[in-house]
Amino acid sequence: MNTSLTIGKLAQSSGVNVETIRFYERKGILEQPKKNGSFRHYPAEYIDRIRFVKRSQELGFTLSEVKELLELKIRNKAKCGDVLSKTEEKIKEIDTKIKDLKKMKKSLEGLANCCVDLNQPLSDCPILDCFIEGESR
Amino acid sequence: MNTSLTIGKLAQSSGVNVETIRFYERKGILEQPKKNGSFRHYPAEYIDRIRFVKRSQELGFTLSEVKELLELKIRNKAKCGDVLSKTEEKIKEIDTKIKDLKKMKKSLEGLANCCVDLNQPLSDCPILDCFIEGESR
DNA sequence: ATACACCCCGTACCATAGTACGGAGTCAAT
DNA sequence: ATTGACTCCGTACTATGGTACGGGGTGTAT
Repeated sequence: MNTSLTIGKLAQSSGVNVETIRFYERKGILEQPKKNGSFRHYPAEYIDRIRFVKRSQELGFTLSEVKELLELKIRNKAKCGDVLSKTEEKIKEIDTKIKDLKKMKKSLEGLANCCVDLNQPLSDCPILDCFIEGESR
Repeated sequence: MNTSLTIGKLAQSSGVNVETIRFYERKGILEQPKKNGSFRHYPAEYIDRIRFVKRSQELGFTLSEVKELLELKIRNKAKCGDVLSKTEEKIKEIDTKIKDLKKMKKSLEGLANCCVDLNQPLSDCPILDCFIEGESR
């Protein structure tokens, strides 16, 4: 008897919900496995596939991007460089996000520095003036 | 006749869809303006408000966070210090986001560095191996 | 006064990423 | 042979952030 997992065991082993696995199957992210009668039976490598999905998500890939990566991985038609360029694309996106957040942080810090008197009523709050100036840039 | 905008003009001026403005109103992100009969009439400063929303979103703030920020700005019941602490809270959140993104970036760069030969067939692609190593952490 | 553009509202729909539910079928042990 | 746990499936629901639609009202210009 070769090791194969029911959906429940697979879910448990890979740390996701049963429904999530069915969801991934519907989305084409996991291909449907052989069935014994009406029950799905997964080879053990599906555990790594699901972890791959989760890990990729942690790295900022969307499910459809993960799907692409898995397709590259499973179907052997792509070159390594294809994976690399996808990865570099993501790095660029992250850089942009970091840059934007730093800009926002600076704005907010500028705002915070406007404050000279904590107990000032808000109607006289200089922070708000800074905010409005910041807006119409 | 004071300058006031219909929803269509406001949408056009601020670069969003009319439906988006109505959506923001439903969500409490924009307060409903005075109506002339049954038509909304917006003072010009709503243009800046919407731009503020859009800018904040670009920087990774959710709409409910944006709502908080706008509430600081618009509602006059808080003290200046309250505004300051909200602002500092946001700065901390931004720092966390930046930290997480940097972590993500590092992982991806580690991944990218696995690649030694762009034309390697994918069966030998070390990036994907790195993915999998990352998985079983 | 009639056309045409714009506005009203509620509701439905889109994508993303799942989670929950309910009725039916199945499997394994007692 | 019956219970209990597990699985099946489709569908509905969550949250986020909108977009689209349709039937009706309004406002202005000719």
